[in-house]
Amino acid sequence: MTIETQDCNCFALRSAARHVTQLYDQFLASSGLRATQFSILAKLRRLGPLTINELAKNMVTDRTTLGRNVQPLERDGWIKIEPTASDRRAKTLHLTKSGEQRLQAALKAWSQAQAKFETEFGPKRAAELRALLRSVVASEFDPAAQMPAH
Amino acid sequence: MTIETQDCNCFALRSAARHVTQLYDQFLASSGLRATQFSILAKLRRLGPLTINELAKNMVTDRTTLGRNVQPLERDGWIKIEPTASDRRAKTLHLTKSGEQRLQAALKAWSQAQAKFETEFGPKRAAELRALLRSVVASEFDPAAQMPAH
DNA sequence: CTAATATGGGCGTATATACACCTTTTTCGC
DNA sequence: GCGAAAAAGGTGTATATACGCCCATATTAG
Repeated sequence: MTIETQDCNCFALRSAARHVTQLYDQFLASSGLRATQFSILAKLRRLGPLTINELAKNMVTDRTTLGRNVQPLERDGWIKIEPTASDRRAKTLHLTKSGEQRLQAALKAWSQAQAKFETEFGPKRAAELRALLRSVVASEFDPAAQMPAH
Repeated sequence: MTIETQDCNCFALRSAARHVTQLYDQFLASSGLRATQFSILAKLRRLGPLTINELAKNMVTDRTTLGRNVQPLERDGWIKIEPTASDRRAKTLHLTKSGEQRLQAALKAWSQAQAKFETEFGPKRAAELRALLRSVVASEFDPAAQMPAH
């Protein structure tokens, strides 16, 4: 049984995230994108236009957080936020041509950061870590939810 | 070789940290502490009074970030920030009696969050994960540093 | 069809995070 | 001892994060 705060899973995750974010942000700095912004653009390129809710779920982010993360990207012209035809409540996020170019440029920097991490940490352990983290994200912690998929 | 942004170690860490932080924050909510604040108080109790720089290093946080994280804790009386006798530049963070009591109360909530995580994720995998994360934090990503400990 | 409910988003507020730049104090080389 | 370099912190600025509360629109129960 874990009862020591040194074994806090939350702190372990947060501190590691801070450490690694600094690595990636250092490499990304020259591209003018932060790690979060890079992730948003990459998701949009990969998945196509998405609503705020859809992208928020995909990024494991609160809806309101994503709504705010998206603002500097729109301001700088990397994405366009447009009303959705089928649902007047929804807004759809589109990657712009500028955004695509910016993402393309940032990909080099990202690759370098990724390579640095893999070199220092070991590719095998990195893959192991990512698998565990994906499983963490898939874990259902909601005290209410107990239902299997219906 | 990892070249797909889906395999971004940084995103994997950040999204997992968000997910798990929400779990812990939900349990901690009734105690009036956030996950970060809980960590700070727990570190101070465990390690005794520390300067801002010392605690920042220990928490893998930027010095200026910790300086700001500490302000609500001082405002609410959980910690005291005092000049250091031996070095007039430094400030030492002390856990107050109130802070100790608040931490004590929050420990119950933290234990529940920790237990929930271990139950859902598995204690063995949780320990594995923490070991990997500790190793991540210990990794030296600084492009300049190449020296072994002198 | 209408009333209740659910869903998509925004805003106010508060904390979390870190970089660049600045001041003060200490330490170190000589 | 003195001047340069290093170290401890603070401030300004910008983004990241999420909760509570609100409004508009869509869906569903009857």
